[in-house]
Amino acid sequence: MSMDKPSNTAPSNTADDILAAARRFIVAGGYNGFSYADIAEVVGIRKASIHHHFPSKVDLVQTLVRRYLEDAVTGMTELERNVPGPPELLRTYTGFWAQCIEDASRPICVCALLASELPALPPEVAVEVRAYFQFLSGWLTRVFERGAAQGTLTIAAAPRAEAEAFMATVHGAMISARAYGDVLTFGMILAPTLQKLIPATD
Amino acid sequence: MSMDKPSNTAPSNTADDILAAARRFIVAGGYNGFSYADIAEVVGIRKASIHHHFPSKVDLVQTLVRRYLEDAVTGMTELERNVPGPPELLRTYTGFWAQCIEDASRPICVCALLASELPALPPEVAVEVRAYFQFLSGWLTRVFERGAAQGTLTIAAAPRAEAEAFMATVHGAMISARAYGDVLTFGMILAPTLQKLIPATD
DNA sequence: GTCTGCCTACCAACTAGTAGGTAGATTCCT
DNA sequence: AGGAATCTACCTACTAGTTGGTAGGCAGAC
Repeated sequence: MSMDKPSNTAPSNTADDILAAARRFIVAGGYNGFSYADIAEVVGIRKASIHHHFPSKVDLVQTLVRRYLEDAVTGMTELERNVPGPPELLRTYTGFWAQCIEDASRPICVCALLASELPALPPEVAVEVRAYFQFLSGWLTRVFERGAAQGTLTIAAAPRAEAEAFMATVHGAMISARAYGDVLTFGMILAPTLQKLIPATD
Repeated sequence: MSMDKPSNTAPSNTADDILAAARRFIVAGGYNGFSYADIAEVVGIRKASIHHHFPSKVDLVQTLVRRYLEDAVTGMTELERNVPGPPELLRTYTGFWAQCIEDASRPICVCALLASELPALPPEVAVEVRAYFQFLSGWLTRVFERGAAQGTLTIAAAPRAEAEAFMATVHGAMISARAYGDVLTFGMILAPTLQKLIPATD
């Protein structure tokens, strides 16, 4: 098989393979839940070679979270271009995670997990996690502001508070789905939450 | 100062000291975020002596979570005896956690944190975490059922779904408070959530 | 000919856990 | 009551394996 061009979805770049493996491990057990040896084994490389790409574990996780945020920024921007209505934005966002949880590809948000063990994280990683929360909260706040102004979302409190509550529910639902080991729990939790926010249209 | 009798709140029992230290460490960084050496240092005991009380780390965390659940069961039972109204029960429950987060004594629920890293936990611990979620979800479901029947809680979906959503919001709010490093975030999130559930009385 | 990407071979520190001993309190037997 | 056996709670000293990280070499590409 030719290697002329790498697949446009799964990169054959080793650094990206390391990042992908690290993400899977972090999603499973957090910052202290994996080692360079674990990554080396799944990537098919020697432990020392990881240090060539990421000098330290802090470097690795820092760039991982930074890229995670970048992907979220571009993803949300693109989402807003394709799906402009606030109710549809919220539905698409939660639907994305429902899908991730159901097919077990990304059963929880990397930053939600890292935030839960934030005091034990290296400060360089902690600051990136905080940046993710600030971005997501800001994005959701703008969605709620727009929805409230248009009357397409029914909110009782300030957009900022509603956005924070919504984000908290999504993150908590990921944890509950994990605790119960039931992929449908996430959808069960988000359904009434969305229903309260979106005025009846049927 | 006399040491004639130990304080009736803080037991001088070594096993309990170990459990208390372990809880603080787990709350900070999860199951893999601490070692026997860490506990030994803060308890003022040698590392090997911990094995006398808890043969393995699994034993330690297992009894820790089991006792955590027991305390929750008795706490909720007592709460229901003193505070019978569903709205007040929810307010007291969230108020308890708001207090814990503000005084930094228990900045997050042990089981919410452990659930987030559930796939990496020893199965003996995972089963205890699941039991906690099942109890809390069951208790909240009964509160919502009663509130709906009395008309003291305004719920749109099934009591079970509302209870799960409420629990998820509480757990997510703990994580957000941690991410922002702001103790008031928890209260900001729970205020609109409670407001939607509790009919206006003013 | 130097740069990239990977290797082998290390290292010191740390991990949970074990072996075996000791001082003091408790219990059991006569 | 007094001695023996046992139990509790801790200790020192150790183990095998793992942790993140380093030093230095080597093959191939630009």
